[in-house]
Amino acid sequence: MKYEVDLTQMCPATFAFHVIGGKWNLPILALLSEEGPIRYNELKRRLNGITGTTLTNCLKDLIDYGIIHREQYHEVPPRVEYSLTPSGQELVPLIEEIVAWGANNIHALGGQKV
Amino acid sequence: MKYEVDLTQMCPATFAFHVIGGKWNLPILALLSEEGPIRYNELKRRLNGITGTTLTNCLKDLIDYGIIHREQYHEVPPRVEYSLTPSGQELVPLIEEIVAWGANNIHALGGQKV
DNA sequence: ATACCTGGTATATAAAATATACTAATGGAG
DNA sequence: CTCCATTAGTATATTTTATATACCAGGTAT
Repeated sequence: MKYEVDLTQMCPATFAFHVIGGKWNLPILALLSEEGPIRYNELKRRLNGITGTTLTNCLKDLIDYGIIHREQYHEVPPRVEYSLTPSGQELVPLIEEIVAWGANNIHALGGQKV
Repeated sequence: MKYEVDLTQMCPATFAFHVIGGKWNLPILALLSEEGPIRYNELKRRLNGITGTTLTNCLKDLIDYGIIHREQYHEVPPRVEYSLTPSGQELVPLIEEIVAWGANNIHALGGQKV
C-alpha cells in the first residue's frame, strides 16, 4: 500500500494499521517470526499464492516501516535473508494472539463461501 | 477481499488474517469497538477517505465472517446500526495492543515518505 | 552445451478500490 | 405544495493495486 504520507506525522493507530493491514503483510510477518531469518524464495514458496512482484513490494514497504531487515550475502547463487527488527519482534506476541483468536473463533460461522 | 473458499475449512491463522487484513477492516473494527453500535453514515464520516461502495463491501464481508452484526430499524429516514458480535468483541483487546504497539514504534523510523 | 538455481525486474492483464451520480421514503422550511 | 435535506445504500465507469508471464545475470550440476 502506497500512501505518500510522512509516517511519523500520522496517528499511531493509522500507522499500526498500515503496517499490519494489507493482504500479505501479516502472513509475511508471521512467517518471519516463526522461521527466523528466511530467504526470498523460501518466503515465496511458503506464502501460498503470492507473486514475486507483490512479495518484493511488501518487503520494501516493511523495510521502510522499520519492521524488517534485509541482509545480503555476496555469494553465488545470491543469498538475501529477511528478519524482524526489534520493532518487528515486538509484534510477535500480538501475531500469536491474533492466530489464537482465529483458532477460537473460526467455528463460530456456518459453512458459507466468502 | 473475495476468496471463494469455505472459511471453516481453512487454517485458523489464514482465517484471522482474512478478518483483520485488508485496507479498511481494522479501522472499521477499531471504530466499532470504540463507538458501540454505530450507523452506516457516521461510520463513513469517521473513516476518513472510505467510499460508500467499499464500506458496504467491507461490512458485508465482516458480517459473513461473524465479526459484526447488522440491526435494521424500520424508521424514516432509515436507521441501520452495526456492532460487534461476541467473536468481534474478543478482538477488542488485540486491537488495543496493536494501537499501543503503533504508539511505541512510530518514532523508530525516519521521516521518509512511503 | 543445456538445464537449473538465485533474487529479483518489465510488461500486460485481472481484480479491487474509488469517484460520481443516482434511488425511495420521509420531514422540514418556505 | 414545492424544494431541499436526510437515510442506507446501488450502478456505472475509472483509477489503483495485484497477478501472471516472461525474462535477466552469474554461476553450478549433469
